[in-house]
Amino acid sequence: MTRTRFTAQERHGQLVTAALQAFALGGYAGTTTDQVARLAGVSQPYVIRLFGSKQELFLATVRHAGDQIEMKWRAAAAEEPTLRGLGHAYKELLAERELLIVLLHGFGAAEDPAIGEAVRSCYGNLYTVVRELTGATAEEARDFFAMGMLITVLGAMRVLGPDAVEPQPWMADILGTLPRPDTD
Amino acid sequence: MTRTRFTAQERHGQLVTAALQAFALGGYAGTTTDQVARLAGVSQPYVIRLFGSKQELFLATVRHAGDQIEMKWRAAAAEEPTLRGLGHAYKELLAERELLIVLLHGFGAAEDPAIGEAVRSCYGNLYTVVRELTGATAEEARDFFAMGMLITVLGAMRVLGPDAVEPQPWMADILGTLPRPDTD
DNA sequence: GTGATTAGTTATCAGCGAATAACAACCACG
DNA sequence: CGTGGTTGTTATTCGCTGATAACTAATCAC
Repeated sequence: MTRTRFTAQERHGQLVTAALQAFALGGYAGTTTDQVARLAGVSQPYVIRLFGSKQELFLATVRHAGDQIEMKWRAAAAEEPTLRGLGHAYKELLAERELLIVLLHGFGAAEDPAIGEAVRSCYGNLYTVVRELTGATAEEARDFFAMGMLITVLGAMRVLGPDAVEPQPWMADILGTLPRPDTD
Repeated sequence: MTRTRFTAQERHGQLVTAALQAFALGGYAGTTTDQVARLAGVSQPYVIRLFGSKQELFLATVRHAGDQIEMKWRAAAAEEPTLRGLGHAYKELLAERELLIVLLHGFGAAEDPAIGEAVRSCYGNLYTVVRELTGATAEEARDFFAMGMLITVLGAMRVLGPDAVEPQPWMADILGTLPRPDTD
């Protein structure tokens, strides 16, 4: 059985992708490096070898998530450089909830200084990018991010998104007010 | 050395208070029952005895946080039954960040069915209560909670609150738009 | 006071999880 | 072909963590 070998760079990417899935589900402390390893089809010690530590793996994952979101927004702004335009991109982000939820977990783990630093830097960058792309005022940007956080949290709670639970009355109530995610 | 004994009920309360502090810092998976026990000045096995399991302890903590927030809002509404009135109560909630942050951790841990259920029930209750107390429309309530989530997350990130980090330009930018938390 | 109940402890375990060490396969290239 | 660097593995360790068991001590009812 001749194993397919990848370059360290390729594995790095694969592992970050796997880590995104895993950490989005379990959070930083709640996810094991072995889960990530299995998801990527690699042995656990190799994950540690490539990233040095679990924390470094998480940091890489958070940075990756930030970069991905930034990319999506830049792409969206190329078509419609307004908050409304970026809001549409949020649709897709919610469909693959992992990017947003991993950031959410980062916020939760911000007690750890290294993680806190990474997560603030990531969020600050996104804020700056959004304002640059759309020319929004500080108030508008704030509202944009506030709504984004609400949506992210609703997604994490399974009120919103692909694997949402049976909707309760109050959920329908909130969902009804959201910028319709199903129409164009 | 004659130990002071408490009723199980009293210990229960003390432990939930300690758990609130501990879980707010470390999250569900990132906090040990021993940390909670030490914080309450009790042995770790006793915590398990009283609550049955770590998960039950966390659930009790989340429910407690929800109840506390509801109480604060009811008290605030007694003076000014508007969203603005409840917004003022948010000030105090942020000062003792634990209540909000523990809920945030609950959202992150919502993958666990039991925790997800508890956290949705808690959030749904708060939403209903806020609308009842203020007579706000669904849109207004949504905006209120969105802003609340933003503030909570900024608190978790140490952008806002007692132990905030050295402010970066983008932080000052956002903070400047927030309903001034320092004035009346 | 004494027996039963309730509040708490110490001792211990079984399993997990991150990290290390040592080894093995693969590939490039002179 | 063989040698050195790169990609990976398996074996192992050691600290931690939730949970159980068995025991101790304060308090209550009468």
